[in-house]
Amino acid sequence: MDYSKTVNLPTTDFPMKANLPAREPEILKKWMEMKIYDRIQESRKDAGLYILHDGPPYANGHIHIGHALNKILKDIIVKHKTMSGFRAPYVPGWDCHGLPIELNVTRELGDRAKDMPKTEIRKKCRSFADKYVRIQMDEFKRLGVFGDYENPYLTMSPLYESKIVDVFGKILKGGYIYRSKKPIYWCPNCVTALAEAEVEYGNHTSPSIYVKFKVDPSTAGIKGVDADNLHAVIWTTTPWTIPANLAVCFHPQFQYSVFKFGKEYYVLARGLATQMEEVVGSKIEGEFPLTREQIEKFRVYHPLINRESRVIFGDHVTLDAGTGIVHTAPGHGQEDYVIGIQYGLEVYCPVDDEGRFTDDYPDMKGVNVFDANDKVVDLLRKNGTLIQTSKIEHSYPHCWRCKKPLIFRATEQWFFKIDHDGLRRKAMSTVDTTEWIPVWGEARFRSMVETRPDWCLSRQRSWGVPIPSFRCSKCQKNMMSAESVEHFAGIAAEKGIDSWYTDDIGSLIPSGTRCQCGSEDFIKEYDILDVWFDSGVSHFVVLDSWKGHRWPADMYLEGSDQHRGWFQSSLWPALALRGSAPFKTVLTHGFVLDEEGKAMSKSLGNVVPPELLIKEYGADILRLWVSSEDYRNDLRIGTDMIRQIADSYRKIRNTFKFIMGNLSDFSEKDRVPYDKLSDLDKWVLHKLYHLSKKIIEHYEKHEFHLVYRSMLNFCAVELSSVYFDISKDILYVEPADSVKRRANQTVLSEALKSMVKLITPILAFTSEEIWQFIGMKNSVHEESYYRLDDSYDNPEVESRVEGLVDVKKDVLKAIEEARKEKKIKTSLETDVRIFVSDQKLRGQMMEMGDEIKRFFQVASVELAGEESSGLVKMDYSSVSVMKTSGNKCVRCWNYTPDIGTDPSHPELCPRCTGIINKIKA
RNA sequence: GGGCCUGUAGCUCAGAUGGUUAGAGCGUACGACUGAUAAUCGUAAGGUCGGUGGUUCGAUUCCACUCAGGCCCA
Repeated sequence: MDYSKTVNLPTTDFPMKANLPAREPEILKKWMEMKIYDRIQESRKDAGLYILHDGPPYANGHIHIGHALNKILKDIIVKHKTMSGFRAPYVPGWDCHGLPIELNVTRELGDRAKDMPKTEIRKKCRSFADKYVRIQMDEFKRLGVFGDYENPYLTMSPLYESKIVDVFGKILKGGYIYRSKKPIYWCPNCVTALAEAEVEYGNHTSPSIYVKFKVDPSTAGIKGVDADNLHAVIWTTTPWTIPANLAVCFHPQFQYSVFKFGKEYYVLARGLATQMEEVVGSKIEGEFPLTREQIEKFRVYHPLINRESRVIFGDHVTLDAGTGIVHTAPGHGQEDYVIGIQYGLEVYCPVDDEGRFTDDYPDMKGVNVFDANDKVVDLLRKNGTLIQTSKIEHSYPHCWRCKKPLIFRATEQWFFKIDHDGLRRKAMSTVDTTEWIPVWGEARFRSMVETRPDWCLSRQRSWGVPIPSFRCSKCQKNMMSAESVEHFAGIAAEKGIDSWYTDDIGSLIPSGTRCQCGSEDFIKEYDILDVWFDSGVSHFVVLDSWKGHRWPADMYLEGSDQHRGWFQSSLWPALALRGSAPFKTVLTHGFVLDEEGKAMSKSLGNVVPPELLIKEYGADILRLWVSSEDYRNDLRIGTDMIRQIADSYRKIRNTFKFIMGNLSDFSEKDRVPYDKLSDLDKWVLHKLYHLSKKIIEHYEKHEFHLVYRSMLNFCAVELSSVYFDISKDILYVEPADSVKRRANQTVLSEALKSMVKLITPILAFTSEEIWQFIGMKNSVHEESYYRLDDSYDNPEVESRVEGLVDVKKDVLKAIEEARKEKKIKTSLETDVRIFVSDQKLRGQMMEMGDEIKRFFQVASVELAGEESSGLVKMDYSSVSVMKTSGNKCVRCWNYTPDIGTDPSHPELCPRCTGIINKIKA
């Protein structure tokens, strides 16, 4: 007789092979048809609100793995909050304006771009951005990320654009906006400003000159030094910036001395003095160390122009080259500018748009700066302030378009004043009231806020939101008022932002506007706003105007680069207009690196595109990978790791499959009450109860890698290795409707119901697949976490069972020894003798009777009364094993000495004989 | 060059107010099973806790420096 037909083997069509790349799109389709996002929102319309406000990715190009990480993390939080009973809307956004898109478009257009009107270029930029918004949207959906894709926020939408102008106007009204000079890259040939991204570095030969700045003899006063011949010495490779020199900069910590060269006395950093011997062409004849106080007292004179050059101190001074004293022209260098601002120096720039000297430097008025190099050197030589000149070849910025060398030149820009009205102080205090994850984000953000300079808001570009300012055509003064901006915001809201370019100035400027000089004749200016301002006002736009939202958001979640980026660009406008931060919690994640921990780059060829992983493994594998790593640090990804994640996925999937297979004949009416369960059953429920609690806590603390870990361990150890392995002897062998088996199934059913929901925020697709498979009509994402009964918490059972588990480890080790010696093959054919010294445990084992055989999965267990010979001392007990003399029952596969006692079933053990007879009857 | 962060078995992660043999899962090897089967079960091997120096009776844990890597600035 084939007894395998009498055994309750698991039956399920739930496929072992997930085939996620094919299955996930089907699930997506179903979600789309049922409008899953809307359904969830609708079903929770009265629930507590939790808002994760999306930071907008930039709409050029396909998503990369970092986007996937960011969106999946957000989605896990949103799904967790949803499962916890909250209404957690999620409005995805896109950053649409800005240089990268404009560059893409103008590069595509080539030379045609030059003659094209701004409105045409803007149109092309708009459709470029639009294309990638669509692409990225599909890619995010494919990841299983839920959101209001019908109503995303786009920084280029008419509503959003007019909101930007509106917010800008209010900030202007608050007195935060001012106009000032700032040095930027400038191409004198193209007569245009350039952004860092447009700069190409290439070799260039420049003059290298050492110049003396005379120290006022009355401020010298150093014993042994001829006060009339004392000079501070600087080195530069841009002689043409000497006319714009306003200061000489020392390092606050370096040691400076006066060095005697013949009749001359030079102030130099000590570390560079010997190099100067070669430059000067003679030996140092004496050194006179200087204190900082002495240096501070010096008055130093400009070598060409009759004015003082201020003595200042800055950390940017280095000993790499030169003299340790830096020629400082705030209008022509980034560092010079920054230190100049600190010392209140003018951002002085005597150079015009074409790169020629202006009236400010009459000696060379109209001379191109590159031609001026030689002339400046001549002048210095003539007046005796030049020490040495030579040529140097070095890397120098060039224009990407015309390939000519660039200059750094101060131009008029619009700024956001960070220190107006105590704003920086307010920012510092919001840092305290915001929750930072990880905690060090607070210190990082604080130090950035503490030191950040004013925010330069203007860009000389086409693709963005125009700064609606005017210039008086008579006196050239700027005109922009809260009223004039408000006026334009109204027009923008009604007709779109492009009116700035298309409409006549008469309609754009409020009637009766008059310049201080009395003129009413204005012209439009065409600067646009920094795109960071666009995304920085997203909280005003979305949280104020989207249905069912509120200001501020509960959470901002981005990469740690946004401490300087979006978190700040969002904070400053919020503080200026509302006095508090737009976020309660700021969570940052690290960056995705390759398997060696190196940053991904095209040149290294180590980029892992998400679509490749999705195509090969599926989005759930990607989601599981995200959950498996501690995102607070940088994350790594590579083929080996993904393979490992796929293995873990299979373990989890198979666990579900096993449970479902064994529940095929179980329904709620078959449930067995808790007090009828075995210790082992209760132990699993106890473990499950705590797993559930722990996992929800991990989600709450945003520690998803611990969710992953707990879940995987539970599947592998508590369930697969311990519970399933032991209980197969009941599930398969006992009569289908026996209490023991139903008890087992009751536990499995509880496990299934709770676990599928616990993993839903992470395995968005697979949990849905399981949910549908067990016959549910709705989506698992509309559900809440399953609440396990508090009575499952049973520490007493836990300690009882775990005492046995420990002893079982000993038994398994002993069996393994015997197996190696080829004495036995399987644990089931083993007779075991055990001695445990713990009285309680021994009593417990005795009470178990035959159950203990099942627990240890052996043929027989004999409890020794004392530590006797033949027993081997192990970790928790003393054990001896030997091959049983019994035979194998063909039905239950257990070994017993009494096979075939019933002649009608010669191959069965008494237990199975009884069961067979019962089934037949 | 500066600020911040990271560095524990092949991989992903735990861990300890400094104190006996530093843990888990996965992977690997070997074995078992063939009634979770492109599954399942068992056992084992694997780490001078990035390196050096210091504080200490004692440091992987504290301090300094250093190396490798990351983000942001310059």
